[in-house]
Amino acid sequence: MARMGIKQIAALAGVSIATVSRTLRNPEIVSEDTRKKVQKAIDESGYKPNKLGASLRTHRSGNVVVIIPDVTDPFNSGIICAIEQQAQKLGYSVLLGDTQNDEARAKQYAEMAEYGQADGIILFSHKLPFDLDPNKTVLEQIPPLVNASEATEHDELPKVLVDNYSGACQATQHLIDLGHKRIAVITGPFDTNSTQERLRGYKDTLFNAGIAYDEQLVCEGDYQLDSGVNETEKLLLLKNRPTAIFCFCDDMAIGSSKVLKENGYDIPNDISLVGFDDIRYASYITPTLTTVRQPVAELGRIAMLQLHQILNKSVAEQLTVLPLELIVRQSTGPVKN
Amino acid sequence: MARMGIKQIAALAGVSIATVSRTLRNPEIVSEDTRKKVQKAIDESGYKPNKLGASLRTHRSGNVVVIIPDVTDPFNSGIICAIEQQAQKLGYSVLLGDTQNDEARAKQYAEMAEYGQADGIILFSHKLPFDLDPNKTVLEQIPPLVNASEATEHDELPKVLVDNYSGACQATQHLIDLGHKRIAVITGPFDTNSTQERLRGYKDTLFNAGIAYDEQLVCEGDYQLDSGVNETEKLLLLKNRPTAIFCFCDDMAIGSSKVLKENGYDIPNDISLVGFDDIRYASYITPTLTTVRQPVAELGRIAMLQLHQILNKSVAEQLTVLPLELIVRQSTGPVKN
DNA sequence: TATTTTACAGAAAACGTTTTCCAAATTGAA
DNA sequence: TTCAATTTGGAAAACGTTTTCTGTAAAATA
Repeated sequence: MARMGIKQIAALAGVSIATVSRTLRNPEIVSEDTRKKVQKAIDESGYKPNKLGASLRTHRSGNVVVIIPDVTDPFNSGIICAIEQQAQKLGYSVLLGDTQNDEARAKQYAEMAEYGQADGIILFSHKLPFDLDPNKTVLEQIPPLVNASEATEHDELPKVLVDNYSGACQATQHLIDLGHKRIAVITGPFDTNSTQERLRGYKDTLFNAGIAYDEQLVCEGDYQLDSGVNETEKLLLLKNRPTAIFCFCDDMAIGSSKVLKENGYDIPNDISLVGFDDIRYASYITPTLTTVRQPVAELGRIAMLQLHQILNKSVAEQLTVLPLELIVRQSTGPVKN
Repeated sequence: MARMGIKQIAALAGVSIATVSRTLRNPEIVSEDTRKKVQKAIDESGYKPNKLGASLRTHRSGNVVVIIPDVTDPFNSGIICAIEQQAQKLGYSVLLGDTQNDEARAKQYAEMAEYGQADGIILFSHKLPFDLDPNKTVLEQIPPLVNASEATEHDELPKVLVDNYSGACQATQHLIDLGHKRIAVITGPFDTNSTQERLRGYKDTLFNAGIAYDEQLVCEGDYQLDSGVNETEKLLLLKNRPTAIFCFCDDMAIGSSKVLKENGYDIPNDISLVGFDDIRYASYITPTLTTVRQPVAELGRIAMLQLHQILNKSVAEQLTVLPLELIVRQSTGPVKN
């Protein structure tokens, strides 16, 4: 098909290019007669207006880049999916920025906004992918950005988060209620806000129940399957073993459960197990996994909405914190004496 | 930061805009002296060339849109991840087109290529998201496109596929070798090429082993978790139950295993279970899942590479078929008499 | 009928690049 | 020193839109 431009359509319809553009964007301001003429020309030629031309002129690409550590993680892919749904509703397209946990790549993707390829960024990371000049404010140095799920240290950035503290409290309290006193945790990286908050919830809840905090029971994972395996192996070596393990994500819990089962432990009779996220498989593994459900769809939806508001200069919530809910399933049970 | 254009840089460096552009794209054709001048201006101003302007001029957006049914599916997200890796290497960005199995959305995403937002398409679907004029050839009506994983009926389109037939043969033969005679399958949608090929492999293998084909044992699923649940429940109602179930994806196998366990069946002692895909969880569920491994990384990589070649008019493989490998784990065992 | 208002549509500039063409300056050979 | 050959860099067009500004014709008012 011969590449048609607005010029050709104008010629075909016998009007100016301005009129063609108006027919497309503001049909109401062009008279019905000419509108029809133009529409006919468009239909007959199969004209598709070039978005690049428009974007260049309007300074709006209509794209947002989502910077996320790993699409392969079901928690992340769930969010991406939600963002995309909402993006489509609002007329945006999603540029996928899977960083593979690599800072350099995150920077590359962040630059897309500076190069005009994207209008804004949704960032899932505790680290801002920009080289900042400490003499200037953060906001004046970066493109429109919403910080989601994992918080950076910059309070001036709009954020959509989840109540990690409360989530961890609920999970820990649930275990305490079942009589557990030696509750281990397999965390995410210590330098992430999510892990810090969850850890705080864990500690506070233990403290309130009068249970001494034991550093041996705190293992640093990295939110990936294998670290669930590795850290659980370490825990089982302890002379005084935990009676429950609280993993800061479901993937690690799945890794943990594998090790436990392989070594002959029964879940939950020998050891209780709690996850975090409630990925789709949490209710399909054996035993089904008690976990803290994250409102993935809501998180993605709101993040995109917020970015949209920022891009339109309409006031946006500066900070949204979504509640978390403990889903009790079969992997937790009363402690055995 | 004040938005800088090439014009401002040119002024700053005391050269023409052409020279700035040349310094950026073809440094070798500009003398070292001027190159330095320009580079200095660029560095000092933090100039970021606007990609839209360039794209408009060169008719290359540098984007590819990946049209895929559901990012949330781990098989899909694995491929997306692989595509993205390769895209980055080749200098492309990935526009995510999650269709949610909705044809209308697929069309919308496909149009992005026609609107100049993307240079080409990687399509994971058995249906071409275009309204075709039967009088013209397919190729002249659509943008550059690579058909991946799930084949459309259009032979003239470049494809990157997987040897579904052989995969199904291997899985079926494995069960037969274990003594199974009543082998059920839970397929994908019958109108997909992947399901047809796998079904063909299943039937042929049965036939070669002299086992009669029983239509009752063939259930149509939709490649989603729940259909694994539903179809398995139907199978268990049969008077003459299967001794093995071969699911055409791991998610359905996981659904199936849940139903089996819930109803007191031991896997593999009562019923053997085979999946397809080898998603990350296949080796973490209990019992670990025997499955047909798909070369996800390779599939994505080659698809992107092929699209790149098409975009550069260099000759590209028209059809690539990747081999499949059966991974035997604990979910399959000898038939009990 | 004369005058003001309104509705509509065209001309042209602008967005930020790349690239073609051409002129000037430099180099090298004679 | 002169002339051709070669570098080098500038002017300007082009990519495909949107939008401002302006002019004209029709409608409304007097």
